Amino acid sequence: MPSWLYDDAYFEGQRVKKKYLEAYDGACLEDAIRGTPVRSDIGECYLIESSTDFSLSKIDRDNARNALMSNLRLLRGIGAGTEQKLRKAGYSDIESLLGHRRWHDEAKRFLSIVDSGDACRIQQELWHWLPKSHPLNLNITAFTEVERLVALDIETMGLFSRPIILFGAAFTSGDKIVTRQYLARDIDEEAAAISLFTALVENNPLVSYNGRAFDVPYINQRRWYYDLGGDIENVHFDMLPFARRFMKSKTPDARLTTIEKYLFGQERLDDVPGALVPEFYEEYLRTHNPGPLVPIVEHNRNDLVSLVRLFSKFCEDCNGGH
DNA sequence: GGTGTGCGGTAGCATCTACC
DNA sequence: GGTAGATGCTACCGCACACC
Repeated sequence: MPSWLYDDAYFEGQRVKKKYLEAYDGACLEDAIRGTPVRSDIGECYLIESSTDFSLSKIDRDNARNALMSNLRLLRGIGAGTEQKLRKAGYSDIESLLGHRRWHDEAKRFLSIVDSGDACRIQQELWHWLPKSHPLNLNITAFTEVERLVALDIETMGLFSRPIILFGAAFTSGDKIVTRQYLARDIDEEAAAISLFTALVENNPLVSYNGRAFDVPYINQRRWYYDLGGDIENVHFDMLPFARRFMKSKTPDARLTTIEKYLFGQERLDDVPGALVPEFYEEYLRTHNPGPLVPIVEHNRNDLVSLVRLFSKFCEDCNGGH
């Protein structure tokens, strides 16, 4: 038993594993998980697709621009005290500072960045002056094509330099969340899965949960391992800092399943604790019983859908002026 | 021009927590 | 279990401004 896992989570995991091993005894993978083999130029893996009804909330671009412009502290040299003085003197937004002797240049520079519409540049600028958890950061989504936004989540054999066994991506299409999961049915299929997954997310804005610190660097590291070329460096909205800030006054526990339960009232049945994913997968490799893969795929799909819903919820709050 | 004050920026540190 | 990043705190530096 892993020492960093609570007893009850471990024993619940064992119960789930046993249940699925029994349920799928003698079954083949195709019976347990509906999907299709897909090929890239370096091999094959298994693709699982599904969809859920959902309508995504978006932030209006004019509203987003106004929200950014109304925060004088986004200019270098303006802190709480200066902001207060400027407001008293009648400077209500950054555009009005174009007429200010001292702040004209900084205001002009900031305006040119926002009006370039380049989400990457705007994000870098905001990260310089605001904590990454600041809700104002979400306004940058208005400068991206929300239809191209991809939520991502991976399942791995450990926390560092171990194979990735499942790559999950979710995007919206009309009034649906579409999930696409690339499963490595064997470690040998990891490279093909990476290649197909990165082709899907390439150049799209990303949404993740702790993905800036975990998923993306991990994928990049595996890409280098297989000599598959450069890093994924897309515009990236990591929901973890926003969730931490949101949950701060309620509980220090900011795991995705906790916030999902809090916001959407959903309790997951037969979920795999993340720390047991490697054990479940090894059980599948050892026995060829696809049962343990079923809750892994389901856990990943739930995470993806939750991520999109969480993103949408926070955008909705932004529109409401929070 | 010299000096003092206030404010903003930054660096360093400890602690915590998410991911599998 | 390793790693990266956020947060909160403190201390210090540098700049702008007001005053003499």
